[in-house]
Amino acid sequence: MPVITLPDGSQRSFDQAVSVLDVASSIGPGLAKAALAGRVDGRLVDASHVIGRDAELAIITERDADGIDIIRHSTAHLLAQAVKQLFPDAQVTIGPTIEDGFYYDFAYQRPFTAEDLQAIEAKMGELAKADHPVSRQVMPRDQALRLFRDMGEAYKAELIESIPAGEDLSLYTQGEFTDLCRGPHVPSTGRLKAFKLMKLAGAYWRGDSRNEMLQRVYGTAWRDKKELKAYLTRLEEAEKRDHRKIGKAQDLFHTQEEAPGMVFWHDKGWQVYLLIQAYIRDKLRDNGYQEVHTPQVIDRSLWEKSGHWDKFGDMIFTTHSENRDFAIKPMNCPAHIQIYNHGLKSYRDLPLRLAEFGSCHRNEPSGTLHGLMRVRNFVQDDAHIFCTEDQILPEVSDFIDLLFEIYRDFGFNEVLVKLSTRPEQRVGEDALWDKAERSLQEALDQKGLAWELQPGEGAFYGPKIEFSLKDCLNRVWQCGTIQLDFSMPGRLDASYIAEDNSKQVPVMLHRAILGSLERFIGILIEEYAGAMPLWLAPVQAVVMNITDRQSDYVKKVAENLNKQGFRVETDLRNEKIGFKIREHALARVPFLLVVGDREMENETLAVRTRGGEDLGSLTVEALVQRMGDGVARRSN
RNA sequence: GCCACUGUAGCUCAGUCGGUAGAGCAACUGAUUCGUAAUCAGUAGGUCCGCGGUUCGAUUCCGCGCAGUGGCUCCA
Repeated sequence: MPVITLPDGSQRSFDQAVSVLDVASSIGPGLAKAALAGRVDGRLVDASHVIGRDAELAIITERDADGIDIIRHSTAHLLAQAVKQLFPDAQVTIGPTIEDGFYYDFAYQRPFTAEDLQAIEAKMGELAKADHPVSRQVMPRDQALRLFRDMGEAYKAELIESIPAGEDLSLYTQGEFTDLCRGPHVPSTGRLKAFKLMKLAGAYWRGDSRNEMLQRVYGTAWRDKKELKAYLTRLEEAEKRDHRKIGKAQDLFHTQEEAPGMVFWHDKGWQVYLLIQAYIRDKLRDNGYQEVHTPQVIDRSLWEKSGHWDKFGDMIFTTHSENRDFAIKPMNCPAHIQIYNHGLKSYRDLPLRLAEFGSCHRNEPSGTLHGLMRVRNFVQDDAHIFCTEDQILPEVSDFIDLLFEIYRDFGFNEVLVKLSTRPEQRVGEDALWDKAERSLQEALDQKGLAWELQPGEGAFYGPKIEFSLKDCLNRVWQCGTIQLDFSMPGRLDASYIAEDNSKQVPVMLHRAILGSLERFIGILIEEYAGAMPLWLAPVQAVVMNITDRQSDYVKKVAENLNKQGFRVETDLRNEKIGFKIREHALARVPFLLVVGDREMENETLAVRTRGGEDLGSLTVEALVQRMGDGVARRSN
């Protein structure tokens, strides 16, 4: 006779086994109507799930985070049902939920078209309206395997084959459509009220590029139409932040066909680039790094020795001269080892930190290029730390502190941290990997950081930590990283004389904080929607006149501000002040300084921010104070 | 690299069921000197991504290429 404990601690006892829905009904008809599923002793189950023993139960409605997830998952099934009705030859594969939605992969003889997508969405609407009950059925693996084989669902059969024999599987059926699924699902398709198919894409079966390509349909699903609409509006807003759009609108940079994946930086964009570089340069100096500069074109023999030529030859741009092959450098590390190797090193020289803003080229696959985020020519705030094994932990720890200090200065607080550990194929003793992985983990834990473990995702030469930021569409881009390398120093003959006079190979730490400056600037633009913080704004203020009478005064003020280290322009065009204000506000210039007869007389400026805030009349001194403060505090 | 889509004026886009193209903004010229998000009028501006093919005729249809976009794979 089950006693059911609800989340508020209250208990209800029943004479016999009850379903989640029964419990909900006993609480109230409203809840019964709203119930999508249940969580029994922490496990998600269908609303129809029957509880025979004492248990803790939470009724899941669409208000719960799990509820919306179930809605999305069930919508993926609805999509599959619609596709099977419209295209009976299509085979179903997998259809998980993702952030804000879901997708489903199908195998079909031809790609789906935009028209197909419309038809599928319309069919989904019909099926939802028909309110088909969704029922769960459990059967032994082998029986399920036969069932899907008989249905001609080869992919599902393959999935089932990888499940150990003897296990029971659950199947969900709505109308004539049955799919293998762990569940839970909504009780009936009528519960799916707000969804939209978003896009079509190719996706490899089982995520392996050696496999055939499936048709992936992406969709979004919400509790109701209002939420769906809000989501679509959010997407539109996000697209306005696209760094490619803003880069064009604000005349920051451009790309063109003749140099795919490479950036033509215009004056304003380059200003931002140089400001960031100068900032990092100061930080590196303050933190014990030496800045070096190495050649961009280096003979292939060095890359063969380092191992890059064999492993990453496809990605290396090459050039040829006088019977020699050269690589346009894809990375700085081998060159830094050359500097390290110059002169005998003692343990007293370690840690040795060599930094370089080196221009690197990598021939990235064409399909992966993306604005500033993924390019073929980039500059990292790159550095290599040569140290002893014992110095790994303090170096990693200091690096993490520096990284977060810098991210804070740029206004980034949400940083995703991932630790990648030893892959199957690797170099170095396991004892060394143990020590290295422990050092990285310890450093992260010391900071109290939340981090995600990626087992087996480390590089062959060492484990690494990755620090990622998100763009306007929540896509994740790796920016900072610190990677331990037990391989390259040895391959390139780096050594030091230890305390006991023995010759040792140093450990090398590859590390970058911003990562590629190109990518980082792309993220910055999207984060601020083009309104760069004052200290990074390429133009910090525009002084504009109302009539020609004030021209000379405007020029004088601008010159004065420029002399005091601010980036200030004038706008003396014969245009109405509203027109000028609009233009510079849209260009996201932090301060708009208007000069009319009044200001000229009082030797002041009418100050207004790009956000439309009126700061009244300020003297030049007061404005300098204000702007200086903003720059120093890295605010506006 | 793989799948799909897209490529028209400086920008954003419309258009041609095959007869070599249009709007708004920007630019230029003129008028206006106007106090906080678009002053008015006029002018000029295009190898319709490239190369082939079909056709009397291709920006439009077909093929190949290049680039971009969204995914997938990859990202030392």
